[in-house]
Amino acid sequence: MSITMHDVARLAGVSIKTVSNVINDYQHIRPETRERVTAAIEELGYRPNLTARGLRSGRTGVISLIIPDLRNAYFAELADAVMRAADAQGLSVIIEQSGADREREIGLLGGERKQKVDGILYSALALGEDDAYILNDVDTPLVLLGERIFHGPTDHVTMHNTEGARAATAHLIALGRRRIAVVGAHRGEVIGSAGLRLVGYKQALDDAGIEYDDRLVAEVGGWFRSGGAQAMRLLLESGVEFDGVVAFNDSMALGAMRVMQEAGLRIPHDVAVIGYDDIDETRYTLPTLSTIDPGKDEIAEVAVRFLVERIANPGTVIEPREHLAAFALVERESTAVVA
Amino acid sequence: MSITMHDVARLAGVSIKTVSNVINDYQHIRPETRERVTAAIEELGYRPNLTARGLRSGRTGVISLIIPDLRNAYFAELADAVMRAADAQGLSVIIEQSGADREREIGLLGGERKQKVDGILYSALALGEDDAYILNDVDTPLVLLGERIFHGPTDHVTMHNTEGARAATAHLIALGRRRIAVVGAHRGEVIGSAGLRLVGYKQALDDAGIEYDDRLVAEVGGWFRSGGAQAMRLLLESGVEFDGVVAFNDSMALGAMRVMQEAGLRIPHDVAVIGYDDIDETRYTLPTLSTIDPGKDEIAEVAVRFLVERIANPGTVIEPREHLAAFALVERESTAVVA
DNA sequence: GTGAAAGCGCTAACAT
DNA sequence: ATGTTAGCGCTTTCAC
Repeated sequence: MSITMHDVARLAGVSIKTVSNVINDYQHIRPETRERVTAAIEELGYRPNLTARGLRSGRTGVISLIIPDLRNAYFAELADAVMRAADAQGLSVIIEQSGADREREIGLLGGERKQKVDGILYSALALGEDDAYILNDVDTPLVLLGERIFHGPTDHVTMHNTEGARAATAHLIALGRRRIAVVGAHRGEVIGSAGLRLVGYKQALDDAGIEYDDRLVAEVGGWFRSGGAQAMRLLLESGVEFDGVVAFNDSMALGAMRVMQEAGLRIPHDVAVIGYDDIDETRYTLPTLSTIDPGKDEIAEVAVRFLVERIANPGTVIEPREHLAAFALVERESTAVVA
Repeated sequence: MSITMHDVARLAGVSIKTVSNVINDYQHIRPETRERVTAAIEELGYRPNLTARGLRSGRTGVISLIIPDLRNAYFAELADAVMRAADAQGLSVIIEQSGADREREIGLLGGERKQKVDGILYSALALGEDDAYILNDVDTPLVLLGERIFHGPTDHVTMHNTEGARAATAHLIALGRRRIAVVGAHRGEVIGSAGLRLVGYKQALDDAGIEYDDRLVAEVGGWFRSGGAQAMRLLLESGVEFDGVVAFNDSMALGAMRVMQEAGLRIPHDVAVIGYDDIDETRYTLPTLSTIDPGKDEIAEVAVRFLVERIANPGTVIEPREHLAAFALVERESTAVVA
């Protein structure tokens, strides 16, 4: 069938051990022997069988990235960043979609499929702090992404949610806006992205001495454009006045923007709008959308690095690490200064 | 270390062959024996080692999907569809990004990494018909997606590019539009998506007895929003009049739409616009975008099925198959009938 | 510096 | 109906 180390060994007139040594860059080989083996490898077009190597080493060279949904631009861009970071380490990435379904999120952690990978980058959305104990039973190296689980049993890499939302809100305030609406709150949530971002919003109001007005805070289930649109319709119907909008992600910002434009509101003249995530699309909408760049590349790079460390040190217990990526305010047309 | 078939066999008081039989649903086992084994598996929490199985069977249970870029919404949605289709067959998917770079597209077909997978779904963008010979040297089962290579040495699954563009153009004509611009042509290209779609555009004009006007056809390098915007700026500067736009994908349509809106043109009143791909975003823009749904789910489902068949029949030579998915015209606000 | 041989966990002949 | 055994292709002691 395919060419094995034995074939190479036979052709080079050495034992398979020597072939193995050459392949694995073992130091003490006579240059002449090495060359003979290299030549034989070349001639036969030999390629080591990764599965066999995996069986010996217990490694596959593959990690998995579990995310809710690739159709969501944020996760597509995160996946892109993760794949680049993994590629730099010689790792392939299997992507698994959970659909933000709790059962499936848990199932993906337990199934047979996790045997195919050396480690897991896990971005849960439906799972809660109460489910954190499930992670203890996972023997595969694991790094957590996102906001659902803090202080879990393993590393956690995410963004500065609160500080980012605070900066976004402060940016609108600096433009002179005082009645700032929120699109995308999750009432009662304390720990998720929405909860953390709401805290940042409140902090910024506090900093400026502006009173919090509950009527300005629109709740949305999910993170989709349609939700942002729906929330904005309710805000407009309620008759509450506002001159700024902080949306808790870009998609919802765009949905809200569309509804405002249909209602004849001008952006940024009547209402200044800022989103969160800095997805590619925000550079091309009308108007272009100001937003918070959460540091996706840094998140991906650090998460992969943490995971690689855990994979490389099986027995070792590594104290859970927490890394928050640097964020940046991106100013575009939707919060431009108006005459 | 981890639990093996031997542990199960010992506990159940049988040989490992019997354990193997139970796991692989071999028919002739005494129910009582089967139960004893199942109980032992349960008690020990045994899970078969997929790598070892892979070493024996030569299969990994993983396929790879090679695409240009996940940040492109069309490919993200295609990847999503492929992963669902693969999931239904019990396969995992490794995604590899080529960045539409010819060297990398070729490299991904040859590298060690392809050993990790049973088969490849290959969507090239930079590769051309002349490179088709490279595919002959690929021993891994392969199914081609996209427009770069027709009549290659293996199955090819794609969309009705020409017919779709023809339907899109005909739709605008049915609305009474006569001066229909094109955004996204690739001059001189015959075989890629852009070339095929331009043919469809011309056919529709022909069908309606409208003369082709080269000044209405705007070229774009790439498929991005920025390209559509740039092309529209040139069209507007050129002073050529038009009342309809067929963009060769949705992203470019949105970029073009933005420029027209900035220029004060109303859509669809002044200009009716239709795109191609039916990406999610088109449901939420202002106005919502009419487009051609190319049948992504069908493409993914058929491609995975073809690949699975090739994987399941190694020695067998399967005659290359060609499958074109059904498309559909999706009418939204950008081509609504105006009073 | 290089070779011989054991074994990673599983499946598939072959035997009983 | 179940057990024995020989590998899949590689790495890794342990000799020499």
